[in-house]
Amino acid sequence: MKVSSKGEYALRALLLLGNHPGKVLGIQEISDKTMVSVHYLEQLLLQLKKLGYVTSKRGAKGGYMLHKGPEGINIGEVIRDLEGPLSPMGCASITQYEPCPMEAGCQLKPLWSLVRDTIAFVLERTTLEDLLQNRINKLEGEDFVVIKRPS
Amino acid sequence: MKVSSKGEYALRALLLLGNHPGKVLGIQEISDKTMVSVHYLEQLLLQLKKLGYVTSKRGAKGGYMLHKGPEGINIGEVIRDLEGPLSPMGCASITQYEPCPMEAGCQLKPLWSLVRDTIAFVLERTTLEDLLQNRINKLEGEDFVVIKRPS
DNA sequence: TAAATTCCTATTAAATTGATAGGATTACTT
DNA sequence: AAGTAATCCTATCAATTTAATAGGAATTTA
Repeated sequence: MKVSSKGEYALRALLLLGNHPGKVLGIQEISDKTMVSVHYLEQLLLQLKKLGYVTSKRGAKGGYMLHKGPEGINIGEVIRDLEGPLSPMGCASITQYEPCPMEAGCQLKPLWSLVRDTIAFVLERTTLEDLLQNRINKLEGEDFVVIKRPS
Repeated sequence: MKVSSKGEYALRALLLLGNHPGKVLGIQEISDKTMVSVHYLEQLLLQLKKLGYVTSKRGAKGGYMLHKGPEGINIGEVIRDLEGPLSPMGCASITQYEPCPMEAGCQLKPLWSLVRDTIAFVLERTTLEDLLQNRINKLEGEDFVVIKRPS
Protein backbone atom coordinates (compact mmCIF):
# COMPACT_ATOMS: atom_id res chain seq x y z
CA MET A 1 0.00 0.00 0.00
CA LYS A 2 2.95 2.29 -0.57
CA VAL A 3 3.20 5.65 -2.20
CA SER A 4 6.47 5.63 -4.11
CA SER A 5 9.16 8.23 -3.63
CA LYS A 6 8.14 9.59 -6.98
CA GLY A 7 4.90 10.88 -5.52
CA GLU A 8 6.50 11.93 -2.28
CA TYR A 9 9.24 13.87 -4.07
CA ALA A 10 6.81 15.56 -6.42
CA LEU A 11 4.64 16.66 -3.52
CA ARG A 12 7.69 17.97 -1.68
CA ALA A 13 8.52 20.09 -4.70
CA LEU A 14 4.96 21.36 -5.04
CA LEU A 15 4.89 22.24 -1.36
CA LEU A 16 8.12 24.15 -1.64
CA LEU A 17 6.81 26.10 -4.60
CA GLY A 18 3.61 26.75 -2.71
CA ASN A 19 5.56 28.08 0.21
CA HIS A 20 7.14 30.69 -2.06
CA PRO A 21 4.23 32.04 -4.07
CA GLY A 22 5.21 34.14 -7.07
CA LYS A 23 8.88 33.28 -6.82
CA VAL A 24 10.74 31.35 -9.49
CA LEU A 25 12.78 28.62 -7.84
CA GLY A 26 15.71 26.99 -9.62
CA ILE A 27 16.12 23.26 -9.62
CA GLN A 28 19.28 23.51 -7.56
CA GLU A 29 17.46 25.30 -4.79
CA ILE A 30 14.54 22.88 -4.95
CA SER A 31 16.98 20.01 -4.77
CA ASP A 32 18.71 21.43 -1.70
CA LYS A 33 15.48 21.94 0.18
CA THR A 34 13.70 18.74 -0.80
CA MET A 35 16.74 16.46 -0.63
CA VAL A 36 16.04 15.05 -4.07
CA SER A 37 18.75 14.84 -6.74
CA VAL A 38 18.76 17.56 -9.35
CA HIS A 39 18.44 15.14 -12.23
CA TYR A 40 15.54 13.23 -10.78
CA LEU A 41 13.79 16.46 -9.93
CA GLU A 42 14.21 17.53 -13.51
CA GLN A 43 12.20 14.57 -14.65
CA LEU A 44 9.52 15.07 -12.05
CA LEU A 45 9.14 18.77 -12.70
CA LEU A 46 8.98 18.15 -16.42
CA GLN A 47 6.14 15.75 -15.80
CA LEU A 48 4.42 18.14 -13.42
CA LYS A 49 4.70 20.79 -16.09
CA LYS A 50 3.09 18.60 -18.73
CA LEU A 51 0.34 17.83 -16.27
CA GLY A 52 -0.28 21.54 -15.77
CA TYR A 53 0.75 21.83 -12.15
CA VAL A 54 3.81 24.03 -12.66
CA THR A 55 5.21 26.42 -15.21
CA SER A 56 8.86 26.93 -15.98
CA LYS A 57 11.06 29.73 -17.04
CA ARG A 58 14.05 28.75 -19.11
CA GLY A 59 17.55 30.16 -19.26
CA ALA A 60 19.53 32.04 -16.67
CA LYS A 61 17.52 32.87 -13.54
CA GLY A 62 15.02 30.34 -14.76
CA GLY A 63 13.19 27.82 -12.69
CA TYR A 64 9.74 26.72 -11.67
CA MET A 65 6.63 28.05 -10.07
CA LEU A 66 3.12 26.79 -9.48
CA HIS A 67 0.78 27.09 -12.42
CA LYS A 68 -2.46 26.81 -10.45
CA GLY A 69 -3.19 28.21 -7.03
CA PRO A 70 -2.54 25.76 -4.19
CA GLU A 71 -6.26 25.44 -3.51
CA GLY A 72 -6.69 24.21 -7.08
CA ILE A 73 -4.17 21.42 -6.73
CA ASN A 74 -5.82 18.24 -5.58
CA ILE A 75 -3.53 15.75 -3.88
CA GLY A 76 -5.53 12.74 -5.02
CA GLU A 77 -5.22 13.90 -8.59
CA VAL A 78 -1.51 14.50 -8.29
CA ILE A 79 -0.92 11.02 -6.95
CA ARG A 80 -3.14 9.49 -9.60
CA ASP A 81 -1.38 11.42 -12.33
CA LEU A 82 2.02 10.27 -11.15
CA GLU A 83 1.37 6.79 -9.84
CA GLY A 84 -1.88 5.58 -11.29
CA PRO A 85 -5.19 4.67 -9.65
CA LEU A 86 -5.70 5.15 -5.93
CA SER A 87 -7.47 1.81 -5.76
CA PRO A 88 -5.51 -1.05 -4.20
CA MET A 89 -6.72 -3.35 -6.99
CA GLY A 90 -7.67 -2.74 -10.61
CA CYS A 91 -11.06 -4.37 -10.14
CA ALA A 92 -12.06 -1.66 -7.66
CA SER A 93 -10.69 1.30 -9.56
CA ILE A 94 -13.15 3.93 -10.73
CA THR A 95 -10.78 5.82 -12.97
CA GLN A 96 -9.03 2.80 -14.48
CA TYR A 97 -11.17 -0.24 -13.92
CA GLU A 98 -9.63 -3.52 -14.97
CA PRO A 99 -11.76 -6.62 -15.22
CA CYS A 100 -10.72 -9.73 -13.37
CA PRO A 101 -11.62 -13.30 -14.30
CA MET A 102 -12.51 -14.03 -10.68
CA GLU A 103 -14.73 -11.04 -10.31
CA ALA A 104 -18.07 -12.86 -10.38
CA GLY A 105 -18.91 -13.70 -6.82
CA CYS A 106 -15.57 -12.41 -5.62
CA GLN A 107 -15.57 -12.04 -1.87
CA LEU A 108 -12.66 -9.63 -1.90
CA LYS A 109 -13.88 -6.95 -4.23
CA PRO A 110 -16.21 -5.31 -1.69
CA LEU A 111 -13.24 -4.84 0.60
CA TRP A 112 -11.01 -3.39 -2.10
CA SER A 113 -13.82 -1.05 -3.08
CA LEU A 114 -14.21 0.12 0.48
CA VAL A 115 -10.49 0.71 0.79
CA ARG A 116 -10.45 2.59 -2.47
CA ASP A 117 -13.32 4.77 -1.37
CA THR A 118 -11.73 5.67 1.93
CA ILE A 119 -8.37 6.48 0.37
CA ALA A 120 -10.03 8.53 -2.34
CA PHE A 121 -12.16 10.27 0.24
CA VAL A 122 -9.13 11.48 2.13
CA LEU A 123 -6.92 12.34 -0.81
CA GLU A 124 -9.48 13.89 -3.10
CA ARG A 125 -10.64 16.25 -0.40
CA THR A 126 -7.13 17.47 0.31
CA THR A 127 -5.58 20.32 -1.63
CA LEU A 128 -2.06 21.64 -1.64
CA GLU A 129 -3.43 24.62 0.25
CA ASP A 130 -4.62 22.28 3.00
CA LEU A 131 -1.10 20.91 3.33
CA LEU A 132 0.45 24.36 3.28
CA GLN A 133 -1.91 25.48 6.03
CA ASN A 134 -1.53 22.29 8.05
CA ARG A 135 -5.23 21.76 7.75
CA ILE A 136 -5.06 17.98 7.68
CA ASN A 137 -6.23 17.24 11.15
CA LYS A 138 -9.40 19.16 10.62
CA LEU A 139 -11.20 16.05 11.78
CA GLU A 140 -9.96 16.80 15.27
CA GLY A 141 -12.57 16.93 17.97
CA GLU A 142 -14.72 14.12 16.80
CA ASP A 143 -13.60 10.57 17.31
CA PHE A 144 -15.32 9.33 14.22
CA VAL A 145 -16.43 10.99 11.09
CA VAL A 146 -19.14 9.39 9.07
CA ILE A 147 -18.75 9.57 5.39
CA LYS A 148 -21.40 9.06 2.81
CA ARG A 149 -20.38 6.54 0.22
CA PRO A 150 -20.77 7.78 -3.34
CA SER A 151 -23.66 5.81 -4.81
CA MET B 1 -1.24 2.43 -3.37
CA LYS B 2 -1.46 -1.07 -4.72
CA VAL B 3 -1.90 -4.36 -2.97
CA SER B 4 0.29 -6.82 -4.85
CA SER B 5 -1.00 -10.06 -6.30
CA LYS B 6 0.83 -11.78 -3.51
CA GLY B 7 -1.66 -10.47 -0.98
CA GLU B 8 -4.61 -10.91 -3.30
CA TYR B 9 -3.68 -14.51 -4.05
CA ALA B 10 -3.10 -15.36 -0.41
CA LEU B 11 -6.48 -13.94 0.53
CA ARG B 12 -8.13 -15.90 -2.27
CA ALA B 13 -6.64 -19.06 -0.86
CA LEU B 14 -7.70 -18.24 2.69
CA LEU B 15 -11.22 -17.48 1.48
CA LEU B 16 -11.41 -20.78 -0.33
CA LEU B 17 -10.27 -22.66 2.75
CA GLY B 18 -12.76 -20.73 4.83
CA ASN B 19 -15.53 -21.69 2.46
CA HIS B 20 -14.78 -25.36 3.12
CA PRO B 21 -14.39 -25.57 6.89
CA GLY B 22 -12.87 -28.80 8.18
CA LYS B 23 -11.93 -30.01 4.71
CA VAL B 24 -8.36 -30.57 3.59
CA LEU B 25 -7.87 -28.97 0.20
CA GLY B 26 -4.99 -29.99 -2.07
CA ILE B 27 -2.91 -27.39 -3.81
CA GLN B 28 -4.16 -28.51 -7.20
CA GLU B 29 -7.74 -27.85 -6.21
CA ILE B 30 -6.84 -24.52 -4.65
CA SER B 31 -4.99 -23.61 -7.82
CA ASP B 32 -7.97 -24.45 -10.01
CA LYS B 33 -10.39 -22.39 -7.99
CA THR B 34 -8.18 -19.39 -7.31
CA MET B 35 -6.52 -19.23 -10.71
CA VAL B 36 -3.07 -19.08 -9.20
CA SER B 37 -0.26 -21.35 -10.37
CA VAL B 38 0.42 -24.42 -8.25
CA HIS B 39 4.03 -23.49 -7.66
CA TYR B 40 3.35 -19.96 -6.63
CA LEU B 41 0.59 -21.11 -4.33
CA GLU B 42 3.02 -23.48 -2.74
CA GLN B 43 5.20 -20.58 -1.70
CA LEU B 44 2.30 -18.55 -0.43
CA LEU B 45 0.78 -21.40 1.54
CA LEU B 46 4.13 -22.21 3.04
CA GLN B 47 4.40 -18.66 4.20
CA LEU B 48 0.84 -18.64 5.51
CA LYS B 49 1.67 -21.78 7.41
CA LYS B 50 4.72 -20.26 9.05
CA LEU B 51 2.60 -17.27 9.97
CA GLY B 52 0.09 -19.55 11.64
CA TYR B 53 -2.87 -18.99 9.36
CA VAL B 54 -3.07 -22.49 7.90
CA THR B 55 -1.99 -26.01 8.73
CA SER B 56 -0.94 -28.63 6.25
CA LYS B 57 -1.17 -32.33 5.94
CA ARG B 58 1.60 -33.98 4.00
CA GLY B 59 1.62 -36.98 1.72
CA ALA B 60 -1.17 -38.50 -0.30
CA LYS B 61 -4.55 -36.87 0.31
CA GLY B 62 -2.64 -34.08 1.93
CA GLY B 63 -3.35 -30.41 1.61
CA TYR B 64 -4.24 -27.34 3.60
CA MET B 65 -6.86 -26.09 5.97
CA LEU B 66 -7.31 -23.01 8.14
CA HIS B 67 -5.49 -23.07 11.42
CA LYS B 68 -7.53 -20.38 13.14
CA GLY B 69 -11.23 -19.77 12.81
CA PRO B 70 -12.14 -17.21 10.14
CA GLU B 71 -13.22 -14.72 12.80
CA GLY B 72 -9.69 -14.89 14.21
CA ILE B 73 -8.02 -14.00 10.94
CA ASN B 74 -7.57 -10.29 10.61
CA ILE B 75 -7.20 -9.00 7.06
CA GLY B 76 -5.02 -6.07 8.06
CA GLU B 77 -2.64 -8.45 9.78
CA VAL B 78 -2.52 -10.78 6.82
CA ILE B 79 -1.64 -7.97 4.45
CA ARG B 80 0.94 -6.61 6.84
CA ASP B 81 2.49 -10.04 7.29
CA LEU B 82 2.76 -10.56 3.57
CA GLU B 83 3.44 -7.10 2.23
CA GLY B 84 4.70 -4.96 5.08
CA PRO B 85 3.22 -1.90 6.75
CA LEU B 86 -0.19 -0.59 5.75
CA SER B 87 1.13 2.95 5.89
CA PRO B 88 1.77 4.63 2.54
CA MET B 89 5.07 5.97 3.88
CA GLY B 90 7.56 4.68 6.44
CA CYS B 91 7.43 7.91 8.42
CA ALA B 92 3.74 7.33 9.19
CA SER B 93 3.95 3.64 9.98
CA ILE B 94 3.05 2.55 13.49
CA THR B 95 4.31 -1.00 13.21
CA GLN B 96 7.49 -0.22 11.28
CA TYR B 97 8.28 3.43 11.67
CA GLU B 98 11.18 4.69 9.61
CA PRO B 99 12.68 8.08 10.32
CA CYS B 100 13.03 10.56 7.49
CA PRO B 101 15.55 13.39 7.29
CA MET B 102 12.80 15.78 6.21
CA GLU B 103 10.49 14.86 9.00
CA ALA B 104 10.92 18.00 11.09
CA GLY B 105 8.28 20.42 9.94
CA CYS B 106 7.20 18.08 7.16
CA GLN B 107 3.92 19.22 5.69
CA LEU B 108 3.17 15.82 4.22
CA LYS B 109 3.43 13.57 7.24
CA PRO B 110 0.04 14.55 8.68
CA LEU B 111 -1.56 13.46 5.42
CA TRP B 112 0.28 10.16 5.30
CA SER B 113 -0.69 9.53 8.89
CA LEU B 114 -4.32 10.17 8.14
CA VAL B 115 -4.20 7.86 5.15
CA ARG B 116 -2.52 5.18 7.22
CA ASP B 117 -5.14 5.49 9.92
CA THR B 118 -8.05 5.22 7.52
CA ILE B 119 -6.59 2.20 5.73
CA ALA B 120 -5.80 0.54 9.04
CA PHE B 121 -9.25 1.37 10.31
CA VAL B 122 -10.88 -0.48 7.48
CA LEU B 123 -8.52 -3.45 7.24
CA GLU B 124 -7.94 -4.09 10.92
CA ARG B 125 -11.64 -4.25 11.59
CA THR B 126 -12.23 -6.80 8.88
CA THR B 127 -11.87 -10.51 9.50
CA LEU B 128 -11.94 -13.42 7.11
CA GLU B 129 -15.35 -14.22 8.54
CA ASP B 130 -16.57 -10.79 7.46
CA LEU B 131 -15.45 -11.53 3.92
CA LEU B 132 -16.99 -14.99 3.95
CA GLN B 133 -20.29 -13.54 5.13
CA ASN B 134 -20.15 -10.60 2.77
CA ARG B 135 -20.30 -8.37 5.76
CA ILE B 136 -18.13 -5.66 4.27
CA ASN B 137 -20.83 -3.21 3.61
CA LYS B 138 -22.06 -3.52 7.14
CA LEU B 139 -21.58 0.18 7.42
CA GLU B 140 -24.33 0.53 4.90
CA GLY B 141 -27.00 2.94 5.94
CA GLU B 142 -24.55 5.08 7.78
CA ASP B 143 -22.34 4.31 4.83
CA PHE B 144 -18.82 4.30 6.07
CA VAL B 145 -16.58 5.75 8.62
CA VAL B 146 -13.18 7.29 8.94
CA ILE B 147 -11.56 7.37 12.31
CA LYS B 148 -9.76 10.29 13.80
CA ARG B 149 -6.15 9.74 14.55
CA PRO B 150 -5.49 8.52 18.09
CA SER B 151 -3.78 11.42 19.89
C1' DT C 1 28.69 36.71 -26.71
C1' DA C 2 29.13 34.03 -22.49
C1' DA C 3 27.16 31.92 -18.68
C1' DA C 4 23.36 29.90 -16.45
C1' DT C 5 19.61 27.01 -16.53
C1' DT C 6 15.69 24.39 -18.31
C1' DC C 7 14.59 20.86 -21.74
C1' DC C 8 14.73 16.26 -23.48
C1' DT C 9 16.04 11.52 -24.53
C1' DA C 10 18.49 7.56 -23.50
C1' DT C 11 20.72 4.51 -20.50
C1' DT C 12 21.73 2.11 -16.30
C1' DA C 13 21.19 0.27 -11.59
C1' DA C 14 18.54 -1.58 -7.98
C1' DA C 15 14.58 -3.55 -5.96
C1' DT C 16 10.44 -6.07 -6.09
C1' DT C 17 7.37 -9.25 -7.83
C1' DG C 18 5.86 -13.23 -10.02
C1' DA C 19 6.91 -17.48 -12.03
C1' DT C 20 9.64 -21.71 -12.58
C1' DA C 21 12.49 -25.95 -11.51
C1' DG C 22 13.71 -29.95 -9.18
C1' DG C 23 14.53 -32.84 -5.65
C1' DA C 24 13.61 -34.30 -0.51
C1' DT C 25 10.33 -35.78 2.64
C1' DT C 26 6.09 -37.58 4.25
C1' DA C 27 1.87 -40.33 4.34
C1' DC C 28 -1.71 -42.96 2.33
C1' DT C 29 -3.03 -47.25 -0.19
C1' DT C 30 -2.75 -51.66 -1.87
C1' DA D 1 6.70 -53.35 2.15
C1' DA D 2 6.38 -50.83 -2.02
C1' DG D 3 4.53 -47.46 -4.89
C1' DT D 4 2.43 -43.26 -5.50
C1' DA D 5 0.70 -38.82 -4.43
C1' DA D 6 1.29 -34.87 -2.19
C1' DT D 7 3.55 -31.26 0.65
C1' DC D 8 8.06 -29.24 1.71
C1' DC D 9 11.97 -26.46 0.67
C1' DT D 10 15.60 -24.00 -1.65
C1' DA D 11 17.34 -21.90 -5.51
C1' DT D 12 17.00 -19.55 -9.71
C1' DC D 13 15.12 -16.72 -13.40
C1' DA D 14 12.26 -13.34 -15.89
C1' DA D 15 9.65 -9.19 -16.02
C1' DT D 16 8.39 -4.97 -14.24
C1' DT D 17 8.89 -0.81 -11.90
C1' DT D 18 11.44 2.61 -9.66
C1' DA D 19 15.24 5.54 -9.01
C1' DA D 20 19.32 7.44 -10.52
C1' DT D 21 22.60 8.97 -14.05
C1' DA D 22 24.55 11.07 -18.35
C1' DG D 23 25.02 14.33 -21.83
C1' DG D 24 23.89 17.47 -25.01
C1' DA D 25 20.30 20.92 -27.17
C1' DA D 26 17.75 25.03 -26.55
C1' DT D 27 16.74 29.29 -24.25
C1' DT D 28 17.26 33.43 -21.54
C1' DT D 29 19.80 36.80 -18.92
C1' DA D 30 23.52 39.89 -18.37
